[in-house]
Amino acid sequence: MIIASYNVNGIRAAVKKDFLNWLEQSNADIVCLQETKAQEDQIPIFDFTALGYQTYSFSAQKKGYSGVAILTKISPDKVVKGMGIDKYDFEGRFIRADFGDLSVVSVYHPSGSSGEMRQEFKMEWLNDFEQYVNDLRKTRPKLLISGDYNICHEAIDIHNPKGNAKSSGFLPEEREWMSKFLAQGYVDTFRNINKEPHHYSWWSYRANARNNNKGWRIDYHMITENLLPKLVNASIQPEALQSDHCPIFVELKL
DNA sequence: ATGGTGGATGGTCCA
Repeated sequence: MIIASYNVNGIRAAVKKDFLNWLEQSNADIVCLQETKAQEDQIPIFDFTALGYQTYSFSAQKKGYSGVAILTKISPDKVVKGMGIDKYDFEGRFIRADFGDLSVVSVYHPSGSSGEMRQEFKMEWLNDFEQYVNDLRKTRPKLLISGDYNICHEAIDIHNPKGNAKSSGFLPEEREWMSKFLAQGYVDTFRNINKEPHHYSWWSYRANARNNNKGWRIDYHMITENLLPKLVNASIQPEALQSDHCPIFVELKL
């Protein structure tokens, strides 16, 4: 089973940049999307259906903002939208689909880059998200939690660790949160497979950052450790240019 | 410290 995750920075903009061709070539069974920036009736579901994908989405209340989706060639047994917490669900950041005993989550963790209030919101979210998925594990022990975490975990995950020590996304408390999260039995699949530096999933549109590979690795396929024996591969596809993020892939032998 | 770019909206906000 191949699962992709892609923060598309606006699904309608991505479609204009050949997203459908990328999707067709991806060979993915399931695709987790973040930042669809569209209401449900603005998402080009018909085009996805033509490629064999069912679409399940959860949009923000605010038009053109945030939003997540799961595209899948496999019919899910159940889909759950949101975490059941209004202040988070209002922003359309979490959707889950169950396939047999595997649950797949598409998550868009908040950015803290637009001010102190949003950084506080992000830290609250991270702690509440952690509690939610830990509770979820009790009934759904096999989890794949894919998406934009808006955090670089280690210095190897960012092009300029010293220069970004005070930047949201690489703050000590965010990095510590991810360490604590992983220590509870979650695995960063890409880093499990690939220990090399200079692999990123997001680049600023500014200052020619992408051409210079001045990036951040902020998108992750996290699995519960009980799935580690099923992990076949994890990779990043920086060649895909539909967004300021690129897609990430994981293959599980299920 | 500042400014650099882009998506979606509606006459700016967010990232």
